[in-house]
Amino acid sequence: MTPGATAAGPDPDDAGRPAPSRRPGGRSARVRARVLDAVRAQLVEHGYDGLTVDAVAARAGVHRTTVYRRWRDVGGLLADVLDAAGDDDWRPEDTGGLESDLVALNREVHAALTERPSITAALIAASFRSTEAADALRRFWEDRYARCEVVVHRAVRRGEVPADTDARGLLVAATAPLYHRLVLLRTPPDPRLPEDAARAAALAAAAGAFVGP
Amino acid sequence: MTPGATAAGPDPDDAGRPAPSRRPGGRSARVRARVLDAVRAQLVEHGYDGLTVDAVAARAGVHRTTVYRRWRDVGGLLADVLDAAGDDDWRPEDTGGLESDLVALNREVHAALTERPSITAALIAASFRSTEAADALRRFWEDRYARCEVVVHRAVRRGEVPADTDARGLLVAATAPLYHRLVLLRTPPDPRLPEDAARAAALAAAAGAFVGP
DNA sequence: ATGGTAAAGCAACTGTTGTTGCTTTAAGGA
DNA sequence: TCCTTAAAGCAACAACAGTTGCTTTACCAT
Repeated sequence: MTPGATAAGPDPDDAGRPAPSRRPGGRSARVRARVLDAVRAQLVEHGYDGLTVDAVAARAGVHRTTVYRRWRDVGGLLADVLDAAGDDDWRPEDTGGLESDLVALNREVHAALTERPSITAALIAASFRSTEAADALRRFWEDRYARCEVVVHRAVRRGEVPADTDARGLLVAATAPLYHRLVLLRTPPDPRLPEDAARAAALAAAAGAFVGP
Repeated sequence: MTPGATAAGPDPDDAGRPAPSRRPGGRSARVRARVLDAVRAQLVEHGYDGLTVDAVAARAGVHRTTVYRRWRDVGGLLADVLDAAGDDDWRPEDTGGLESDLVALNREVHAALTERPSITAALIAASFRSTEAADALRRFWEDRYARCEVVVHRAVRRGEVPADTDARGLLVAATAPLYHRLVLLRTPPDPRLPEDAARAAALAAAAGAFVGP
């Protein structure tokens, strides 16, 4: 549910992540893999401020101009990392109940946003500097929220919420407080935040808060 | 409820905003007023990307070094703007009901986040580049949410929600979806978003979602 | 094997951002 | 009115981000 998680899905153009010796694909694919690795590593070690094109190029053992030409700037690099992160087989956990499903979801989000340093937080920050990164992040989240809608469909099937519940609205209501507090408000992390937000959203949904007017 | 609103409160050190001819205070106060004016104007006209120290200095008719020395960087400038914006007498509207109070609140937030260009959005973006701006924004929001708690107290008094309702939790739940959708997810603005989010939060609160475990 | 082509490497240049030592200005108190 | 002092102005500099024209490399298909 978060772009920080290391993707491992197959990508014909890309090359997995840490292959012992030989990577498939031509020189371009090798360079791309090395550069994206460097971006992630640099981000983890020095945060967003330490993420310059020069640093990434040096770390990847690649020339500056190569990076400038293929990715244009830091935002382009992060957009590529983001797109690569979306190529996985992530699915929301099925715990058997709406509230607990949402709690599981929120725990993932909470963990991704509170780890130090947080790749997720760095990518969000980057989305404010680069429209490319912003677009990539929007695509990523669109995809993730779409995958999460099954959680609501299951709840409908179980009769926990009305049949015409707006899945997206419910999911956003459940997760938004985490992002708001941790990313925007920057309040100290509260370990029971995931549970609280999930419970409130589940209660509101059961009360019919997410059906049309 | 948003830093974009032009502050008009008194500040002994500062000088209001648009005084016809003569401003009180010495040269420093005059320079500060001119520079902060320039920041706001530049932000409105050219967005965050056009907000460079040089542009602000030129616009304010002040030397680059003066700005660098007093504010250090763009983040410092915005932090000062933010602090000045907090010095007003804003209070949440009293509409007579919890849900409608929250709707009124959300309409303000929605308007501030969707206007083009949005000073609020620019300040949020800036908070990711500068810890100074981030701190100022946190202070600003802490203050605003504190002022909003009266909305919940009134609802408690009316018996709309349980007495031990967590005011902050409810307020965050009501407003977070707006910030999440408009700032982070960047979904196209939906005019009924304020109502929907307010309704969901009010329903959840009435169902006791924001009382301790 | 070998030649065409796309991508990587290289070096030199431009423009912006931020810094520093010093000079000048003006507000405010004696 | 003059003198002190803090802050603004100035110019020159350093560091760095990003660009461009050209050369070299290596993948791949013939």
